Amino acid sequence: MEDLLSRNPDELDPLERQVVDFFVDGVRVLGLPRSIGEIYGLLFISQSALSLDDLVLRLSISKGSASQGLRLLKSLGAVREVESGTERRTYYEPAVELKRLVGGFIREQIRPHLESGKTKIGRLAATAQDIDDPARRKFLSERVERLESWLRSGGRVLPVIQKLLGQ
Amino acid sequence: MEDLLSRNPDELDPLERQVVDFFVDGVRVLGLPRSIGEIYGLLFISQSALSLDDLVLRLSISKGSASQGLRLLKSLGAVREVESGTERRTYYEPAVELKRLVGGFIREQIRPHLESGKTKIGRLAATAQDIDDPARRKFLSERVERLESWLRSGGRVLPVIQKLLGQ
DNA sequence: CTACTTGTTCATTTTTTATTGAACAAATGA
DNA sequence: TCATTTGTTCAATAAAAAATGAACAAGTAG
Repeated sequence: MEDLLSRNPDELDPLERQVVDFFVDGVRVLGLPRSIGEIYGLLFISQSALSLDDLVLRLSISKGSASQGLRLLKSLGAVREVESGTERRTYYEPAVELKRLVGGFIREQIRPHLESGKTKIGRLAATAQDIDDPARRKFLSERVERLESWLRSGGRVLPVIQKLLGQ
Repeated sequence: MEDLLSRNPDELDPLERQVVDFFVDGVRVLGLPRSIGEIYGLLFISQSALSLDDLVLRLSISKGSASQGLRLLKSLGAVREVESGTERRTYYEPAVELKRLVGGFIREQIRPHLESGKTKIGRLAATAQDIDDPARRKFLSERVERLESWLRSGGRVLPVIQKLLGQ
């Protein structure tokens, strides 16, 4: 009742809500916070670029969340700043090409882990060398070799994924 | 000092610790809880199959965590129960073929999201049909079409990944 | 039947992660 | 110059996720 009479005009309409929720669920699968999904979702369904203040107002999130969320989305290449000539305030619009989104995610969230994984396995191999018992040492180097092969496979698959998504 | 004198014999040795930590980091990337990485990691580096009680003891985790962790790992096909003839207690060993691990992860953690995504986009398309303003409606159906194309791409890429990792 | 072993479930607690909002910096322009 | 706008940072707080452990079920053996 209160809602019906004094509706907040900034509130998302039902369709916007549906899209935002869709992306909130989507980014959770990727291990990203809900605010990221809210921001990207609203940009995705908006016909004009939005400012940080627009996002704060429409999504009822804090300036801090909006600022940090936009930073991450920019780093992923999932939003871009839009030139608005005279205006001081910056506006954002979504990147909607799957290739770009996946590419950014792989570059920022996957590759760094593959790299640090390589390093750690190197250290592991060294530790395994120092084991006295020969049977144990043999088993361990087989396991280490297995890990290395996993990483090699990962490194081979990523470019193929990117290629396949390039339309 | 306390540690040096009264060392807990169940405690992981430095190499085991290193491997377990490696997998803890690894599963975090996949959005799984650390206990999953601990359990799989210890199985991965152990030469003989381990029981639930072994895991509780060596990793200092609760029975509850071990039970739930093993259930998830079994559902992913990442551990299998080992027949021990006479023994009542069941023992577990890790699956180490990347194909199997990735296949299980895709089947259990990715596919269900793609499916529910399809459903949600269907509802979205319906909602978008009801929009009055024709220009807005056109924009929305372009966006919905974009989402559908993303899901189609996802559906096409997964089998290729599985194929490439099949050795 | 009773005591013990093995494992599961799930309400509670703990830990981790995300969000908030106040303080701040930098730019604008009155 | 000083007030205002725009956006960032980060310590404190809130929310979400994971781990615990007690209660329980089902089996086993004495």
